[in-house]
Amino acid sequence: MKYLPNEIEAKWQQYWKENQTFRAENNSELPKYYVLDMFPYPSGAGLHVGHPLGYIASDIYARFKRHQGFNVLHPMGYDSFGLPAEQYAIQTGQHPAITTETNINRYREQLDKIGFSFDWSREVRTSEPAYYKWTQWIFLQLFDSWYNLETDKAEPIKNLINLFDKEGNLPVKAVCDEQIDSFSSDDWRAYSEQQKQKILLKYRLTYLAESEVNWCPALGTVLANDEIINGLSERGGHPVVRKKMTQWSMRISAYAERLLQGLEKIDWPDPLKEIQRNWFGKSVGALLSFNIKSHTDKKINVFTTRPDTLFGVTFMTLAPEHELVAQITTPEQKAEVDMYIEQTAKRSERERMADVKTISGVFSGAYAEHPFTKEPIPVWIGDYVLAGYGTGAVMAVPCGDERDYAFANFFKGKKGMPGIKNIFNQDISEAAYCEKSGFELVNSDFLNGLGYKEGIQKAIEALEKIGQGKAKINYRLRDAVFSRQRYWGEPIPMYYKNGIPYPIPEHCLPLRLPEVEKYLPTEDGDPPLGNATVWAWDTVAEKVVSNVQLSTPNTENRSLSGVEGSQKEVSIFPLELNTMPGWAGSSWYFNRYMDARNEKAFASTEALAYWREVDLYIGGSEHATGHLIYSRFWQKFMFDRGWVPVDEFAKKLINQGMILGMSAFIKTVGSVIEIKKYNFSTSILSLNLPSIYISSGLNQNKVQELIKSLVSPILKNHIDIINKELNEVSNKNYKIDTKDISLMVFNLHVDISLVNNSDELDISKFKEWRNISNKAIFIGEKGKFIQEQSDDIFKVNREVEKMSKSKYNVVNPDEICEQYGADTLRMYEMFLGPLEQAKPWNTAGITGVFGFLKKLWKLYFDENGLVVTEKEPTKESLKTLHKTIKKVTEDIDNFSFNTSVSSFMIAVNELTAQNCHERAILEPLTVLISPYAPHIAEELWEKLGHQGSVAKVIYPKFEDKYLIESEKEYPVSFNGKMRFTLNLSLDLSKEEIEKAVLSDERTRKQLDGRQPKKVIIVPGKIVNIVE
RNA sequence: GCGGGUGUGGUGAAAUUGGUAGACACGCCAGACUUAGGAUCUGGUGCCUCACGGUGUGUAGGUUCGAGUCCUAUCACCCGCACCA
Repeated sequence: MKYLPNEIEAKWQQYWKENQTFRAENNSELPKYYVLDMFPYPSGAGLHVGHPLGYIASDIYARFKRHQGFNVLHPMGYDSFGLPAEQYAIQTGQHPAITTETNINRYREQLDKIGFSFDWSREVRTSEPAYYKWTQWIFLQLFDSWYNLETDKAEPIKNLINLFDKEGNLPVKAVCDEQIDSFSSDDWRAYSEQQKQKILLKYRLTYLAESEVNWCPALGTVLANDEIINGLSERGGHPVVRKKMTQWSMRISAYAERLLQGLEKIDWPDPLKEIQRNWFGKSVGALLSFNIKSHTDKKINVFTTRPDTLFGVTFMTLAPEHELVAQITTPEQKAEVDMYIEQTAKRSERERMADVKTISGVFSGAYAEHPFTKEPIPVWIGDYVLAGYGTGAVMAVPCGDERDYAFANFFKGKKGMPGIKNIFNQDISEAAYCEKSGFELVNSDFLNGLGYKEGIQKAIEALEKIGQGKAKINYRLRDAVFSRQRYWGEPIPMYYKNGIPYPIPEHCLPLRLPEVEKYLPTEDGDPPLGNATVWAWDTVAEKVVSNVQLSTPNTENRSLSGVEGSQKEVSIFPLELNTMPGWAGSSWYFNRYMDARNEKAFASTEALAYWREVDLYIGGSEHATGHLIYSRFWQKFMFDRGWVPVDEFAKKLINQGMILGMSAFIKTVGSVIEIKKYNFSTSILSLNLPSIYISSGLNQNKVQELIKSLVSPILKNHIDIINKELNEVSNKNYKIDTKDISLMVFNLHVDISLVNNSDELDISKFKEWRNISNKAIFIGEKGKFIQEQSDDIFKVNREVEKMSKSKYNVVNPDEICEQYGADTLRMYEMFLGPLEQAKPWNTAGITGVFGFLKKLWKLYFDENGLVVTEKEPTKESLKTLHKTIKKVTEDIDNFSFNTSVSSFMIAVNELTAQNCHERAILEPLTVLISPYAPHIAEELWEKLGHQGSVAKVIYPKFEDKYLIESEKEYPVSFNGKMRFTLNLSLDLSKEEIEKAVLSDERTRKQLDGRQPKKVIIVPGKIVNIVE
């Protein structure tokens, strides 16, 4: 009987489906284990071989845990709101829901083929109303909460209202907006409903506020910090600018310290924790305020980590965006300052980030006053100070800070730039002294003689005494912008009355995404939901109604400065037009899986109490600063409000490495010409040059030479046209000659399916793929033109890149499954290397794994059928089996799946050599391998005469007695170099071993009569003789 | 610049945590067999050397009876953050 993976796999996939083999029970006496994968966004390209890597690892673990008697929750779903489906909708008009559905179906088909043990009865899709109902519900709970610093947790807003009612806001310690006027309980009670709501909004955990946001004009939406990479949007790479907008935000900053502390108790990879710590950016220091001379009512607040350097303050610097800039600039400096502000405003974020070396700034003309010496301190404006960090202002201490030092030296001698004050007993003539130790403070009044630590302490004490400073911890983490100007996302369940947002009642959720005709922003610049005609909230009927029924224009209602009282007896209001960001739905999905079909709650208390948290979470490290922070934030919030039993959602997390693609390139000549003489290049489209493709191995000079010979005649004939075009484009009067022209050679991605294992390109397939005419010229490795017959070959260049459709380097798992079967794919992906490591995909080794499965099969079958015997197994076979049980169990516990595949190979090689066909060995072996290769395991289990699935059969028990050895092949080393081995009984004492070794002929030969200085013996390990 | 990681054959990689470097595979070489297949099986394969032997885990030192593993310095590549006060 032959091993036919396709038949076996289809059969068992069907069986698992029909019997719901992997359905997890919420009511179980068994211990629970929750294994989770990061759910995918179902893109149109389908799965490639990189996607399943983590899924295979988690599936092996989930199956292993089932064999160990755990009730395993191993669910899968889709993060199905998102930009690509919306952009497709904009292009084609097809509703994103349809695109999404189609893509999901394709994903599901591909996933099924790999034989995952997912409990599909718990599938979630974030774009389904039954799911996003609860995303909206969580939003409402955040809206209904504030952060109490006394209790250090989120509390219902009604507690806050009670406090205001009783004592006003003075005793309230909360995380809230910065500028809040204090009020008494009497004030509070006297406020109108609208005033009260405006105040409450400053305390809510999700709030509407005008803030500086990252606006991406090309995408027409705002982006969160983690969605921007090097000043460009993560999706599409478009420029991003700062813009003031009224947006929903999440008060994640309230949780900064707890998010940081929480890292201590979760088993996540250290690099990932480090990235998160970095993102939170905690720094301990002090907040100081400096009075401004001649503006007695104004102060400059600065944050510093070095209050000990207080007497070294030489000047101060404000960010160009700082609000005081306009207020304190002196008339004589105004023109200069205005110019500088205008200049810096023009620079994009990216420019400003790209160039950190250029020093720029301007003197404001104003002076602050030193809190102790009362000396005047000039106030400068410089864009090295960031508006978004700390207070947007710094006290510049050039003697102890590189940037301040550079700034001071750059403007040395200019008006308003005094000489650098040195407060260290160190030389600062060459560079600032940035160390935090090894110095003593001088010229520092009461701080003289102190070091870093004591200096800080004493400085803060003194500042507190005069009320001009206090200790402060600052975080880089900013509140997260939550509004997106998109269609395909969760509607924010809010409506506006007099410019104040009000929540849709909980029992009315979900607030369904309305139908729109166009998915683009409206002509007024409103988000796509502005196109909806039925998008108003009827507070009496409690339902969404047509916009026609609105009595006031939308904008007036939605504006935060809405006119009070303009709404009389109206009961119908405009709904929020923004939708939620991509991370909303993914920030709590792990809890939904616990009770995915519950209609009364996001999950029942019982289900939450049983499953609690994810035990093992596998996914990519690219989510370190996004999903994995937001999820922890929401979980902590839900914990505070008592909805979930734990405040960290995933105990252990593993980052699987990315599988990279092996891109293929060839060289081609574009219609771009370079004119070296004028250092100028342009595209000559009118020439209609022939397509030339060049094999990768050919050297550059040879390439140019060949191209010249091919193209020169054409260029020569058209030199006038070229000159004319050039002069039109450049506005110059060039007179060039063909010899000045060289053609630009480009690297061109080639679909890797057109290339064979020896990197040779299939030219006829390539022509078909690119739709190339027969006139195209192909130049091979040896520089010959490749015609129908040629002794030259055409090779591609290989490069490892991220796997992506646009790079034509995608390998589809379906093809592998078809050719070798899912079990081979699963084992091969694991065999490729350590799970966490990034690695290029290369199918070269896959035959080894396929051969292994065939060999395994042959232990059970020959051409005529089953060959399994009931005989007693040999000692060797038992040893092989138990050695494998031990190794594989250890490997799974360490997530070292690659080495366990090796162990299986060794086991099968040994059993084959032993001619072992004994049931007592093969039956446990079947169970052992079933997490890795579940289909073949099921088939073998059935053929061994068992009814039903092998999935929950208890894992074979390791027994030490089969491994006990009586002898050891001792390596004998001389001066640490192994010379020979010696077989000795393990019962021997050190002395006996030494005697045996020294009396060995080979030892005598090696020593050649010399006496060994020392003999090191580690029983059971080694012998080392020191000469 | 700061933080983290990785460097081992032609290739992917192992190495019980200080004890026989290169397991297991791919590839390559030689051979066997055949109903010629997507085969299968046997042997070999770090490098240098005909061999004896030497040498070898990015580089240079050190600790040790013994170092891929520990320490110091240094180089290369990858990832994250980046004027964070």
